Amino acid sequence: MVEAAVQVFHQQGVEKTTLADIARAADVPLGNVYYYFKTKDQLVEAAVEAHCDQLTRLTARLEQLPDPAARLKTLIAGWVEERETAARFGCPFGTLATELDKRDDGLDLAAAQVMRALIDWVEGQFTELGRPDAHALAIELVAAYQGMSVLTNTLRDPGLMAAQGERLQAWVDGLARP
Amino acid sequence: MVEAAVQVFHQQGVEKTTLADIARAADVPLGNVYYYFKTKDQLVEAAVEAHCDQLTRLTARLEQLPDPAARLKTLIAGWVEERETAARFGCPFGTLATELDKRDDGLDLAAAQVMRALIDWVEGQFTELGRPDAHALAIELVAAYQGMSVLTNTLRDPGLMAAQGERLQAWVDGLARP
DNA sequence: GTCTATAATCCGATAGAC
DNA sequence: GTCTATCGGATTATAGAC
Repeated sequence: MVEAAVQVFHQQGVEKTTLADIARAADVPLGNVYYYFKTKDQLVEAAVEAHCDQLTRLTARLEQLPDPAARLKTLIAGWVEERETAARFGCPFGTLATELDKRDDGLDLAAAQVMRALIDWVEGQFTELGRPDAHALAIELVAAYQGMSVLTNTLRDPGLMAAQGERLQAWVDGLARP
Repeated sequence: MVEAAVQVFHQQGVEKTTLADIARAADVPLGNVYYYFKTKDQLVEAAVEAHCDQLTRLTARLEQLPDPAARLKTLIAGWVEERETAARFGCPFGTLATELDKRDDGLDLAAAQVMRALIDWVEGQFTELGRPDAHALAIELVAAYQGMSVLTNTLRDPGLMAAQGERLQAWVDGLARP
């Protein structure tokens, strides 16, 4: 059910999505939603936590690669793979975070934590590569991803993300072998 | 009234904003809104056009600078100046475009046009600088702005935009004097 | 726990007085 | 043109049968 919520929130946006939409997507009756989540806000919170868990699983998988540069390039490759979805609905987490920043609930703070977790992980990779400016590079990489997601989405052009992804991978290569 | 709509849409998001909100912000009674705009969609459309007009005025002002590199750096400086607003509500146009991409109205196409107009103008500056890769550079610059807007907003950190702005200005300098 | 029916509220849109 | 009052529909949330 949380999985359905994450997907529908991504496709329609939190504000536009009704609990009936989620109930239909999860194939359960409406009343059932309220048995597990007392309010819509709690469902949104669960969705944010789901994104957090997914990030944890993703980084754990990437950690198995021996080379930090390879990890970053695989991360970028994963973004590019989702370019069709990004062209239609934007970055699953970025668009959610953007929307939460315009809501009154305190969930924007939770979103900030997840975003920071991604940045921190990327920063760790750059640090392993011996870069003293690891933090700034991490901001640059994540911002580049969020930015190309916005443009890919607005212009409805998955090719844009493919091109920018290649550029970023070359950029990581250049930083790894100076 | 359109001005009030643009501001409230930016601060609260289109979906969350009620026509009563806009009426209050513009200090007119609710019924009055419907006299000038038959539907909420028409008001959103007017807001997009307002963003388009503002972009036209901005680029016209920048054109008065003799040097393309100076124009781009002034553009970036303008973004950085608005960093406090960006930290609170994100890029005024980027967040709107992101939201329109999740709506059924056809206004996402209008938003795409405005975004493309910005990219085209930036591309023109890089072309004047003699860069054969002007288009890719324009995408890179606008994406960087949108990305740092998302991060500045999500992390509520205007300093992030200031730091990235400086980086982008140095980047433009480097491209102008190779 | 699962599901239906419905209450309570909010919002887009309209009617019509001035 | 300006403003008030209100309708109709949608949506969050609840009550209560099974």
